[in-house]
Amino acid sequence: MIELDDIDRQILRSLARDASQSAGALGRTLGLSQPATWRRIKRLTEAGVLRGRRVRLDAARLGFGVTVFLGIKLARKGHVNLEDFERAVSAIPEVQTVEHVLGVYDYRLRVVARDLSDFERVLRRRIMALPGAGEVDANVVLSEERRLGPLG
Amino acid sequence: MIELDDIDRQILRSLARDASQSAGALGRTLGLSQPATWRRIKRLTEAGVLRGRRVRLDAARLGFGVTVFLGIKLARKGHVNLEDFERAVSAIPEVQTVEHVLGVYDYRLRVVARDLSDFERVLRRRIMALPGAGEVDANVVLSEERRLGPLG
DNA sequence: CTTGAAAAGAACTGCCT
DNA sequence: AGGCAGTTCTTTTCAAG
Repeated sequence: MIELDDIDRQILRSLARDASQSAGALGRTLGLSQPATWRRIKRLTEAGVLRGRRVRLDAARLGFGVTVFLGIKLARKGHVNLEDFERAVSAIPEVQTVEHVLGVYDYRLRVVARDLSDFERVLRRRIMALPGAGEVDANVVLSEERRLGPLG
Repeated sequence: MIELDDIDRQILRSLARDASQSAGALGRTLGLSQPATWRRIKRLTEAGVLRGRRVRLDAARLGFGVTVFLGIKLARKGHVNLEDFERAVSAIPEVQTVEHVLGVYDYRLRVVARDLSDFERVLRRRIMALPGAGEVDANVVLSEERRLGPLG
């Protein structure tokens, strides 16, 4: 783990909100010069704390109006190959995230679909057909608020 | 909704993977010139499909080794003010996402903590103290794979 | 759509406190 | 560590085909 001071934390916070700002502009808000800010960002990147920049896509504007959280219990526990299951899940294009979890369910999936009938197709023909899939629980997302976590 | 052609989709896919690449470099991989690529990115941004750039932070390297998914049922449904609940949830720094969902649970939270005993503190003193919080279900994340969704 | 070019700005480097 | 000055590269905006 890397040692972070207060300024590093402010940089991470700010970049988590908006990574399109320049090192110079960011530094100005912190009372730091452009090279000093840039060197800190480079150090945080090399330490692995900053892991790449990504654009956020608006799923709704792309025609994917439905987001669903699925909890999946594996059937015949102990006889199911987790790698097989994960490989099969990853091959479903509508799946955005796959999380192996501990608790009532074994996996949590975030799935997007164009609408509810499209989701039904994904659920019946893709999810239920997964090797080892047992009980499935679904939560349709009504609204979502993304925060930044303990650093935000 | 905006009309997207194949090249637009490739641009979105590529930027969702890595937003740090320049318009020129991206265009080269697609057989497009720098200005053409840049105009498409601008158009996608103005259409609201591209919603800002963000850095990904490595929670583990920042000292947050535990990620937990919570499902929360509201007690005394109908008597609970959703806005009050959401405001209180958003004030908990360890909460990364708040999703209002339809299904067995009313809300799904993604929570990070330094370790399990830190998570217990958050659960007991923060989550259980939420106004209207009833039954709580927890899934500790073992491993996570983020995909890009139907466009990736 | 393309190429070419120009101006502005951001990224990066080396040196100095 | 930080700042300053300079170089290189990208971004952004043209004009013209």
